[in-house]
Amino acid sequence: MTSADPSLPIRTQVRDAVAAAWRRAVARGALPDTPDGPVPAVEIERPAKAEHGDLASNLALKLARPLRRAPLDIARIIADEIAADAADRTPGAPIAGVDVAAPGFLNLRLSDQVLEATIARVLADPDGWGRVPPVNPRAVNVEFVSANPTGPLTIGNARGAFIGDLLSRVLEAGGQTVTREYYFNDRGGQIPNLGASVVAIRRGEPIPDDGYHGDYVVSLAADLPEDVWSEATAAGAEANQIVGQWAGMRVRAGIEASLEQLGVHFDVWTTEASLHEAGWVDRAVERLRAGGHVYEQDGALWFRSTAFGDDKDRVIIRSNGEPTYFAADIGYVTEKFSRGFDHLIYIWGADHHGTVARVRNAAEAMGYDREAVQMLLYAWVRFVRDGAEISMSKRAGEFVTLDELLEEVGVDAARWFFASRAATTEIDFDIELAKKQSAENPVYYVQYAHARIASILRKATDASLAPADAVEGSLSAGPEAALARAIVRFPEVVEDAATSEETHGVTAYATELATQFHAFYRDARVVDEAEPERSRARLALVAAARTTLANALGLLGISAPESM
RNA sequence: GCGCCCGUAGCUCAGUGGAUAGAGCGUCAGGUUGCGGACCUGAAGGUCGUGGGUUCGAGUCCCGCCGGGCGCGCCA
Repeated sequence: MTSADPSLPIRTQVRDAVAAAWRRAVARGALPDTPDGPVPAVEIERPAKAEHGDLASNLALKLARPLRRAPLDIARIIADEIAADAADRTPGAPIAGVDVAAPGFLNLRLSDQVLEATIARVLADPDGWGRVPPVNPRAVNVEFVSANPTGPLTIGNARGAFIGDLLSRVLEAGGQTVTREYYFNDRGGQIPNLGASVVAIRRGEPIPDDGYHGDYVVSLAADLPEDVWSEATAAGAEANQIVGQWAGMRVRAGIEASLEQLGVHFDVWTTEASLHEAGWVDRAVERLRAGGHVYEQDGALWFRSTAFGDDKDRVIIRSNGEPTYFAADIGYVTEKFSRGFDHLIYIWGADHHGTVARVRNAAEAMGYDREAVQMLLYAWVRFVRDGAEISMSKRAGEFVTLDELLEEVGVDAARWFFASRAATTEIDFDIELAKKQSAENPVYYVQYAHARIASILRKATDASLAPADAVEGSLSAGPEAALARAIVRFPEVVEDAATSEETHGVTAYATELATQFHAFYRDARVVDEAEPERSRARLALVAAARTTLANALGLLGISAPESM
């Protein structure tokens, strides 16, 4: 007797049912209790082959060693319990049938009831479809992009921007509260450096070799307001700083506009200067000092990072009295935690991996849980045009901007590209190839399926056929079977994405769902005025497919068009 | 030199210790009296970089080697 909660993902219902069967087998003495040691978790997976059922469990294989019995024997005993449950026709029981296969797999078939109940849920609450019960509700701060305001965002910033946004969406889908945050390094020497380049152009002098050389610097010089310029010239040595401040603000506005183009919205913008002004950096340094985690040497103040496993100690106050960038990082950690976050995530390029340990070490030294400070490092993207690598240098003015990339490739295709690849894999992005193949891009395949369904539903309205509220009796066989099974899997995909903090499972799933829809479309006529009841049932299934496609694309920030 | 990441089909990439390693693109051969052909069906294509080890079972875990990327500042 198994009572399943229909609001849980089907895989979870099945897992509970298999676990219950195992417990019953133990209770009636058919299986011995597990001896001391780790108890195998009940794992439910989707078999690669359709003849292995809808879902499968390797539980018997896992139990073989601790129970010291043959996996096939264990599988048969558990299968008998599951089969008895199914034979009772317990209302809502998710499993309709079970087979045992060598070397000890339990192959499970879903019941019509669970399929019907799930499709009915999709139709009753389309917006809620795919939301999973929160596993680990937390308030999370996700900091990403955080490029210096010394030039426009380039394609080099693209991956971090998309990964940060996609990760945020996936965390939200998993029930967490996410704040998207951007950190501007507006202190240091790069702002005056940018100012120096603008000043040089304005004076008709050559730009310094280590200055910034892009066309955008020329534009900045041309747009420099007269009052800023006269203030700068009057200030003498401070001219670079004053012009740099203005240029930085100007560049920042452009960065914010580019990010809006990407569909990436930040909740909080923080500047390094504001952290210093509000005293966060000083207080953090004092906190480390009070804890005995710093020492002076060569006139500088060092954080004893080696005490937490780093390979060297790190300077936080230079011998000239200036705090380092790392000191601001430490202050920022305390400032973020003061806002009530349980968890801080940093999205960094792989070139920053050397700084991971020191920031987490400093957090631990200040009394925070280092596990609450997490860095997600993404691998570098090799941008290629016609097979030749595009080398980029913001200072030398050699780069392709993010805006140009979007103009060439399109935001949906670009989002799909990054969503379908794990963050840690090094990838090639051939811009010409992306353009050439844009018509063949899988994202359009998925969007086309959505548009096709929208067209069918319009057709149905014209024929005065409305989708049924539920689909009954036709899901175990025929063209409906594969499509229904693809639809109901969506919450599991969301759950896996939230758990793994990766999105490529979602793109793979969306592609497969689109494939199942296209196959259904081939085999089943949906709008047929001669068969109104069957039409209404098929319209309901197709509407559920459309909702699922739209929600999967929505999870990735990709549009679901009514027509293309 | 040390540390981290990566190596899977022609190309771009999935693969959470399980069954005959998958998808898209590309290539080849087919498909439309019908709701959108941006679609569908099929085929070819793999020593999972390499050599050991652990395991009932390894693309997956451990060790060595080869190849590629990145890092090793009182820069940011």
